Amino acid sequence: MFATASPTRPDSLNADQRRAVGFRGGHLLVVAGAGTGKTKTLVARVVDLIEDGADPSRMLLLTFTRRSAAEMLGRVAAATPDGAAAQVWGGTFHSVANRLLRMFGASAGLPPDFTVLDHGDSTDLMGMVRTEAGLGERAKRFPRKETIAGIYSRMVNGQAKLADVLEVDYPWCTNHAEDLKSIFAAYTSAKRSHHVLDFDDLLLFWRGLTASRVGRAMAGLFDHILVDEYQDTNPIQSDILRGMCRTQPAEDADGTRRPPTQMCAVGDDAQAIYGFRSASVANMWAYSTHFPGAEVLTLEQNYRSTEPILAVANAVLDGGTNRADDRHFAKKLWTTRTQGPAPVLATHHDEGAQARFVADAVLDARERGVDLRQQAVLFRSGHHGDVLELELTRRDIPYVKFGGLKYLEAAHIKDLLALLRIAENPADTLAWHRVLATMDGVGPATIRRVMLELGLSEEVVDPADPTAAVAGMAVADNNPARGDALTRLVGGDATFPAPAAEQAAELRSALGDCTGDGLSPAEQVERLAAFCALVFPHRYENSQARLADLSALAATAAGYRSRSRFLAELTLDPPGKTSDRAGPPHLDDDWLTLSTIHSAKGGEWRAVHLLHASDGSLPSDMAAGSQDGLDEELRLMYVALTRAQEELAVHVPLRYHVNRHGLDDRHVYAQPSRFIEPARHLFDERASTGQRSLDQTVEVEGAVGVGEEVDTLLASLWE
DNA sequence: AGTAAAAGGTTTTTT
DNA sequence: ACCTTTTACT
Repeated sequence: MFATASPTRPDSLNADQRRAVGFRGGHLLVVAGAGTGKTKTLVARVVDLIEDGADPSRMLLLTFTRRSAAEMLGRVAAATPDGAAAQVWGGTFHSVANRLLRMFGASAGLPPDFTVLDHGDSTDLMGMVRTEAGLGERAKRFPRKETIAGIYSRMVNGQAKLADVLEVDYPWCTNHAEDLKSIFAAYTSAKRSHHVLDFDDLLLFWRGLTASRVGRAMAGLFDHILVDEYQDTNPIQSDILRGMCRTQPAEDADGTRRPPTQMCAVGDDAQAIYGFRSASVANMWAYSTHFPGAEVLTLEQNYRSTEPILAVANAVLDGGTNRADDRHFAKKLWTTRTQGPAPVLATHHDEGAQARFVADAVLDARERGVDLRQQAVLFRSGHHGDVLELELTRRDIPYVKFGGLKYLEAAHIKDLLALLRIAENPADTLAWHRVLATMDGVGPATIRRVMLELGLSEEVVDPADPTAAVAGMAVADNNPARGDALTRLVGGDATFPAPAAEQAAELRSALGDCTGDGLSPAEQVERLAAFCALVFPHRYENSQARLADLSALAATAAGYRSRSRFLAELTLDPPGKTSDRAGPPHLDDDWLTLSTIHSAKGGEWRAVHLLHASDGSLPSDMAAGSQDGLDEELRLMYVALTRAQEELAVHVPLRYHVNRHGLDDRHVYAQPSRFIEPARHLFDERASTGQRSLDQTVEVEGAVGVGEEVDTLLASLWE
């Protein structure tokens, strides 16, 4: 996705980088400012270690996304012969946890076939548990399932007490503390009884194992552990890393002597932007304590950006709160690229003007030879790109959006995936629940009954109220009958209300067709889409568009031979993030990147636009309450600015919608971001003209034929 | 009793 | 646009 390395970046390493690459015999922390060749250094170190005779299969490379792991190992592969790179353990903390837990998890009582809940799944499970918890008593309006999941994750990641999390981050939920407690308890037991782990569990179980008897065996696996983006690790991950280190020489079963593990972390405290996930730069500051004797090296020469861009970024960072903490690893970025235009600070009347201005600028840059792929538009939160998306679509400018709404999280995609999951694992109660709920005339009561009939749940008598029989999710623990649910459905063991009769018949037939090896994953998606065609019209307004999306999913599935592989890859590596949704784009395709700042981490582009740089958006209103929150927003702005190589434009819409997708048309007037002030004199300030005057004519290619289209559209209304 | 439709609210960022 | 609660309807 990201543009390739700048042509001005030399292939050789500078002196600091060489020291980081060649350092041996102990732990190492590389403090690497933005654009200082951090990735290149890490890659070179891996290559160097391999050339020095280190066993690649005993190296662990932890990165922030799977994409960057793949990219880095690809580069290692190019520099080392005979597929050594393929032996390196590479991936995110979560994917490595997944792998290790399948190796060692049995000792911790984990079933070998546990499955992983993605974010949407855990939220759904939380929702089901929530409705079952009977929040009726005094609760007026209970937090939504997303909020509950958010509270839970924050609590777990920060290892914080519920009361504290509520007080600090969710003050409007403090009334519900008691109900939340019982929901969390039920959620945890539901996960256990279904043999599933959520994302947080992956880390918690990994950490648990390092502290157990198995820990020694796991720590024996690696001689070198390399961690990218260390400033964004949280305390649990820090515990894991320490647990994975052999502090003493050890001897293998075959008698091979192993020196202590060498840890190498790379990070930039000025780019820490995952505090909301309880990541803390404290991990970096405590590095020498956590890994005794660690050498600390600093990379300061920036190869990415021109001097004017760097000056703005530095001024913004320095203009911040400037707390002593933030200066802990003092760095002064410098560059030899002095030539370049001053960054533009453009104010616009509203979001529409901002979008038009950016679209114009993007096209203009393309005229000047900057491909769309070398340009990016960044923003704080997913919906800030919405208006621009409309404008780009209108003008036929191709783009790919990262972050924000995810394809996989669209309800209709999840509907189909739930069907696939049933075929794969008939005991997946969560999937059954989702599918049943899509059918007409089927509500909570029918779902409960059908689940009983299928053997997915058992009647449970609540000891507190023996008269009420509750057939719940969190039951049927080791009931072997659960696996037979599909057989029972096809055999007609479950009855459905009249409105769902046809749908039920289709469900039986479709799921029946998908068992066995008869159909490829893509064919199964097509087959199951036939069921969706029956339920979508009542379920969604725009059912046609949603059904069409399922074909795109089938196209994605066409790349897979096995259904389980397809499902697993989809949770671990969702489309819309790493790859394009309908397969890899053609080589000659050129598209603009739209991305949240978070998702843009590590990326670089020749031209970068930052949208919505106004107070209230960046810094976000939500973060403005605390100094820590504001500090993180400042770093977020810094990350955005330092993505630019040659051209940078910061945009401030003075008037914009309060709500996300405004049915209501309330607006807010905002000031430019306070973070920009200290750097204002370094900008080339512009203002867009506001609304385009009505008599101005604009020629846009591709508009030919619109007239005919209008007539066709009109005709279709009465034909 | 149980489901569907209508009304009323909604705090970013992501593995 | 989506989710939750309330109300209306079968």
